[in-house]
Amino acid sequence: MTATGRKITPLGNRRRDQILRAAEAEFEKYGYEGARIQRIADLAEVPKANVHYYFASKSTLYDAVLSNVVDLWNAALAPIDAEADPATVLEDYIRMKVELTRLYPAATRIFAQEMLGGWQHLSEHLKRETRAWTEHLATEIENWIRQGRILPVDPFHLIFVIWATTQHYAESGTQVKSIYRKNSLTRQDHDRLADSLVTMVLRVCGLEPVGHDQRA
Amino acid sequence: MTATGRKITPLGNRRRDQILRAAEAEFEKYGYEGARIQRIADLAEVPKANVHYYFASKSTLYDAVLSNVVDLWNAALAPIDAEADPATVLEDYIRMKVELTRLYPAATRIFAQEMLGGWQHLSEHLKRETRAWTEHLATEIENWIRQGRILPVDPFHLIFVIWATTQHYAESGTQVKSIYRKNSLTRQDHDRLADSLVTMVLRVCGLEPVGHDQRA
DNA sequence: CTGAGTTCTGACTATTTGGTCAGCTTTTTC
DNA sequence: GAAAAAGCTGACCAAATAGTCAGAACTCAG
Repeated sequence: MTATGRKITPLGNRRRDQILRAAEAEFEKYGYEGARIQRIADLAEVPKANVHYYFASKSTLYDAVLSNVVDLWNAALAPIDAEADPATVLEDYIRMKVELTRLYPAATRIFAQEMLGGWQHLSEHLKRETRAWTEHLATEIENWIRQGRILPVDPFHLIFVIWATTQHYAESGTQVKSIYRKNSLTRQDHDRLADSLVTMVLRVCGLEPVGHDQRA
Repeated sequence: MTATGRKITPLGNRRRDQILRAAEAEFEKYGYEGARIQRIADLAEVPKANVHYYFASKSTLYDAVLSNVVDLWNAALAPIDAEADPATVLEDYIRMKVELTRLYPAATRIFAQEMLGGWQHLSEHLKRETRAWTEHLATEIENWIRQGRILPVDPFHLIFVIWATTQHYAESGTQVKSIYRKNSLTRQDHDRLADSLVTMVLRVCGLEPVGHDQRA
């Protein structure tokens, strides 16, 4: 163990971020077990010992990266208005998630890996936070069903469909690009993909898109 | 390197399978990088050197495990009848995949991990095979759309929805069980879950279930 | 300028891990 | 039943890796 119990200076903070960004890229590419401190150091262009100066251990570093990710998620996706139209809520939700995915593809991918791995490396605290947020949305969906505002669906299945479709769009960047025969996706491409996802999810609920054309 | 270039006896084959099964469990739980030959040996109740007697290296062993998985998939999901009703094809497809997931949860999970990891450890041969099979189904879906037999959907998105929903049902066994408040799922529970998935996918295509009740 | 605090790092260690191998035992074959 | 082949394994080894640490180098308030 090193680190902690020291004063933080602007310089120190900058280095910390620099290492954190490199770690994010490394963990994205190789997962927790596959990640190598040495590679993180190389990517951040610092000696390996410097990584350990800021982060006591590999797991501390991973924790820091995952915290960032979960914070992003929670901040952007938290509020659900109980009175609002289901179609609008779902559409906003999906578009926000697609936007996050576009902005933070690495973070998104780490999250997905962690989810598939059964949250093996996520701290209890963050695990609880994530679960609470899922159950809140599930309750909301159940209310909609009870009120006959959407067709009956298993709420957890629906949430997973939403999550999976947006996720897929992040994961298979290569595949998606090859379909559209492009090397990078424009803002317009992203919108078109989001349209497709929204349409699919709404159809599952027996809803029509609100005020947009329903390309799929 | 060891192994290869030796005659296979029934005893040898049994031991091989025994190790392969242990490896499957280990790779499921820890992923490729996290898996430990020693733990595989312990689980199979053989000395570590015995593992290397049958499989030259860790990657050889992983290849063997993944081969099994992909073979299962391809064998069960291969044939698509071009003339058949889309709803029937999709429903059969989903139910078969759910059944495979029920029978081989570990295999399924490894496959998912590998997919999310970008097929980093899959041999070129298996990668090609998987891709070919996906594109075949996509072409079929595109034909249905052109003929107006289903609503327009991005074929790859639809395939991923199918894959994701069935997958989710495999992944989150614990969560699903907690919803239904049971410790193990009966055959009937599985059928009900399959019903839910079929209904969701068919709704995406603007189809109704054929000859079943459409619970969701 | 100075000195106290912070940042940095080369060189090191302890441990883990995949893999090897010589020689033993068991099974098969003729 | 004996020679050949296959199966088996304890004891190794080389490489890789996370983590340590003593002390040099830098920063900046006073």
